[in-house]
Amino acid sequence: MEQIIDLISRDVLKPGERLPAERELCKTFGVGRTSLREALRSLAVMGILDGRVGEGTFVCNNNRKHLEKVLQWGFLLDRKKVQDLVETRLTLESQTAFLAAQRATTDDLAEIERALAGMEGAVGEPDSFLEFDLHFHLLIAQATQNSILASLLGTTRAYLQEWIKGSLAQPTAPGKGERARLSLNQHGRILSALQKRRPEEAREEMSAHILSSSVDLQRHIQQKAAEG
Amino acid sequence: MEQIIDLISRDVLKPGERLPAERELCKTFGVGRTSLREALRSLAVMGILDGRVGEGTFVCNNNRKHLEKVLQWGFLLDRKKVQDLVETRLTLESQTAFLAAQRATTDDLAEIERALAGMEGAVGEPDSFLEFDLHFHLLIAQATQNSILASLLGTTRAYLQEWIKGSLAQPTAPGKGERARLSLNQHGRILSALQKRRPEEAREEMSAHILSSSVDLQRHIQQKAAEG
DNA sequence: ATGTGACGATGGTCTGACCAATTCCGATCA
DNA sequence: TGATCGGAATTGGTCAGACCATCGTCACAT
Repeated sequence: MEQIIDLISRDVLKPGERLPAERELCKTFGVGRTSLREALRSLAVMGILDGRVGEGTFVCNNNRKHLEKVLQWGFLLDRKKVQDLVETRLTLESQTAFLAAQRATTDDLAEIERALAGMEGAVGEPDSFLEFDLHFHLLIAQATQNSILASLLGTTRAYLQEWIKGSLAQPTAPGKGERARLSLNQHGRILSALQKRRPEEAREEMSAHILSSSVDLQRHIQQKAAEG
Repeated sequence: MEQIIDLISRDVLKPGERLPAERELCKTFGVGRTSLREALRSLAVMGILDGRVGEGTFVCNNNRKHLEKVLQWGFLLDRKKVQDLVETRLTLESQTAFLAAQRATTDDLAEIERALAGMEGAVGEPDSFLEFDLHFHLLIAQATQNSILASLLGTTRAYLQEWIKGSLAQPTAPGKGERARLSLNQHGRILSALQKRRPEEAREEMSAHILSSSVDLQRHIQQKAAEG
C-alpha cells in the first residue's frame, strides 16, 4: 500500500489514470498477486482506487463517490461521530475561509462566483443546489493553495454530504425556500468578504454559516436516532 | 461482506468476539479463501474487524476507528509538502487548545501536567524531551473529546516529527538549552490557560508556541533544500 | 511446581490455474 | 469504402493448494 500511495503522491500516477495490470505490478513490486490484490482492495475500499473488470484499475479522481459507498454501512456512524465531524468541518472551513481571503487568485474568486451563481439558479432543485454548495466550499479550500487543508475539508464534507442531503430533504422542515435563500445570503456574504480581502470577516461569516446550517443537521440526526 | 456484516448486525458476532477461522468460514459461506479474505480485508480497513496472526480475527469493539483510518490515508496523498503540513498543524493545534480549555476533565489536565513535568526532567535529552513534547500535544487533543480532531492532529504531528527531530538536532542552532527553556515556558503558559479554562488564551498561547517553533523548522528545511 | 519445547491452529503470502467481462483488431459483408 | 461481426488477447475476480511466521496450548522433563 505504501508503495502504491507513493506512486500516486509523486504524481507518477495521476487521478483518472490507469494502473499497470496486476500481474505486472506483482513483478515490479516483487510480491505475489494475493498481497498486491489485498493492497489494491484496501485502497479501493478507501475510495482511492477503482477496479473495473476487463478494463483495469484506475486512480479515483473524485474520492467523493466512493466515500459515499463506504457510508452505506451507516450503522457505523453514531450521533457522537457526526458531531465530531461537524466540529472538524467548522474548524477547517473557518480556517480555509481565512486563508482564502488572503491568497485567492482572481481566477479562484471568479470560479467561486460562478458556483454561487449556480446556486442561485438552482433554488428549488435541492440536489443541484447542494452540488453547487459543495463546489463553492471546495473551491474556497483550493483557493488557500494548501492541498492538505483542501483534501481534509473535501473528505470531511464528503462524509457529511449524505446527512446534509437527508436534512435538506426533510419534509417537516419549515420553509424550504426560506432555507435556500438564507443559505444563499450567507454564501454571498462569504464571497464578499473574500473579494474584499478581509480574512477575519471571512472566517466569521463562514463560521456563522456552518453553525446555522448544522442546526438543521443536528435536528435531523436526533430525529433519525429517535426512530432507530 | 454482506453476510459478515449481517452476522455482526444481528449480534451473532458481538464486539470483541473471535470469528471462526478463515478456512471454516470459506466452507460455511461456500466461497474460496481469496474472496473471503478480500471481504475480511475490506472490513478490516473500515475498522470493523481486526486480524491478529496466530490468534484469529476479531470484531473491533470500537467501530468508530474506520473514519480516522481513511482520513489518515488521505493524508499520504499530499505528503512532502511540509509548509502545508505546518499550516495544517497550526490550524488543528489552535483549535484543539481552544476546545480542550472548555472540555478537559481534571484527569486530562493531570496527565498533561505530568507530560510537562516529564519535559522539565528531560532538558538536555533532546530525544526524550521531544517525546514528552509530542505527548503533551496529543493529550491536549484527546482532551477535546473529539476523536477525529485528535486523530488528524496526531497524524499531522507524526509526519512532522522527523523534521522536528532533525531541526532540534541541528548543531549550528544557537543556544540549545535556551530553546528548551523557551519551549518549556511556552508549554507552561498553555497548560496554565487550560487550567484557568480560558479558551481564547489557550488558542493564542498555542499559536504563538507553534509559530515560534516552526521558525527553526523552516530554517532547517530551507537548509536541507539548499543542500539537496 | 515450573520451565520448556514440540505441536497444532491461525492469519499472511505465494503460485498457478480458470472464469467472466471488456477491449482490440482483423476478417467479412453491404 | 465503411460498418459490422467474431475470435483472440487482456484484465480484474475467484479458486484451490501449499508454505511460512506467529501464537497458544499442553504434555513432558527438570
